[in-house]
Amino acid sequence: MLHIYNSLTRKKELFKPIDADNVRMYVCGMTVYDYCHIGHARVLVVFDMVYRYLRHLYGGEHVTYVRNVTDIDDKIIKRAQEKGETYTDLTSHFIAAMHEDARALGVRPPSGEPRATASMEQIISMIQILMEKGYAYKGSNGDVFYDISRFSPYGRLSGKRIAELRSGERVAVEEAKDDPLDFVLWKAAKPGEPCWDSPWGKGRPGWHIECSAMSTHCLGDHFDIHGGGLDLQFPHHENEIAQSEAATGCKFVNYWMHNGFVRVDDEKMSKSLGNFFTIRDVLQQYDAEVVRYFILASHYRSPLNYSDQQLDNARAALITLYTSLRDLDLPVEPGDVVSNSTAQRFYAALNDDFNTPEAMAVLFELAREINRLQSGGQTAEAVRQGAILRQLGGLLGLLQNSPQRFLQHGGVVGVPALDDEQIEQQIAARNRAREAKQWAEADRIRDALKTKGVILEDDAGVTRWRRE
RNA sequence: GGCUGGGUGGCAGAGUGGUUAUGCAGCGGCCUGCAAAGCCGUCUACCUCGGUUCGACUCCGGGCCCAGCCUCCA
Repeated sequence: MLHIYNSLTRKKELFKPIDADNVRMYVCGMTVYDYCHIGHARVLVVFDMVYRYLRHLYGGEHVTYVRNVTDIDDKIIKRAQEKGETYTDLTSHFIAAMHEDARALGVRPPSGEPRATASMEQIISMIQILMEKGYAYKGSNGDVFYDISRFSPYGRLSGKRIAELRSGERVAVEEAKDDPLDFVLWKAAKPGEPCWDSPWGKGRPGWHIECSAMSTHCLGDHFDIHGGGLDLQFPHHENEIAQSEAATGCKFVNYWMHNGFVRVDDEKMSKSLGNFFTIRDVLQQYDAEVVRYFILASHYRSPLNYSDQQLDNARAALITLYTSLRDLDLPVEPGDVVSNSTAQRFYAALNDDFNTPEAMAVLFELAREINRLQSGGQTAEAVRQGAILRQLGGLLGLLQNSPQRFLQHGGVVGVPALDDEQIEQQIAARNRAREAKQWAEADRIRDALKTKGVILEDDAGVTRWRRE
């Protein structure tokens, strides 16, 4: 029984889908004006894990996952101007880069990936409804605003009261608004800016409205899960609720999920602080699976501290898991869903608000069991447990590489000092020395390989190698 | 200032009213020509002060400290 921590109620709640034949989840994706950083990687990987687990629970055909792309906003326009290119050139470049990064991290493509610029009809129509129902007004500057005073539950998601928000006002007040807390639905175009026709003149959508329009258009007025980074809880998601529920007249979302931040030196990683690492930078240094492991090794709502030490630790952990699998002749296809008491504990961990760290602990117990079975000669049982380990790992998007590939190549930066053939030659030379009991020579070769980052393991007449 | 969330062993990171998290690192043993890997064993914990309780790291209250939101941000 899956329980999810619902940001709206601040409690773990039993997950009951509206329609078990079509479980629906929407996640706020990227604004594509730059390369994705590790914070974005966390959203991608965390909700990919959620998506995989929902598919496991309800069946792949019964889960719809929509993750949008914001491809028009102030920052995009500004960046395009700075770079002297059209905003569409800018966004298509970064959308492609985002897809590359996501693929590298083993993130399954979502069922739908709507873009703001391709959703103008739905956006304008929703604003129109809000105007007709009296939730929106046109300000003196030509922008259309949402009137938050008309929506009484405003602030519920973020736990804020309107009076407190007013007293905490830190931004220069926009005079065109009736109330400083009102937010823009449609932004009138300035000369030279990209724009679309609307009943309120040429302009572009405010940021929040696109998610209301796209999510309800793709998933219906009322759907199950809405996710995103913690920083979107307010105002973005608060505003989405206000817009959507005012427009549709029904409840918007049942479960709100927010992932915690990535930090660097105990400070939030963000574009505005400039302390971010892009995914592609990190992938120069670490295997993508290591990055994925690192992300899932912390609970999704906890802060995640980025450091080389953490990544090194993740890599060591994966080496342990892959080592247990390396001599097993596992079926290529996972086959039927297998289960034993260990697997049940893995599922129990994920059922508890996606507790991936605890689920991973179960993977290590499986690995140890496999190693025991192997050394006890119980190969068939070891293979069976190995299949379970890989299958459970797959729910987290891990352990799907060949163990040999990971152990020998997962984590090598750039061109290795020795290629595979050179290593094999050295091993052959060393084994000749070993047969002749020339231990000094054998050890010399092994030490020489070690300085080149190659570790040898003699086992049962076979010498194996891996890169450290 | 208001509102959230958090303070766990050398590091990372879960969890629980009384019994081993887990990974990395350390130590001892087995295995090995020696290693490595693996297995077995093992040392370092639960911010502070009160309260509830037979018993609290776990529940309640005060304090201290940290992070986040209140402004674009995943």
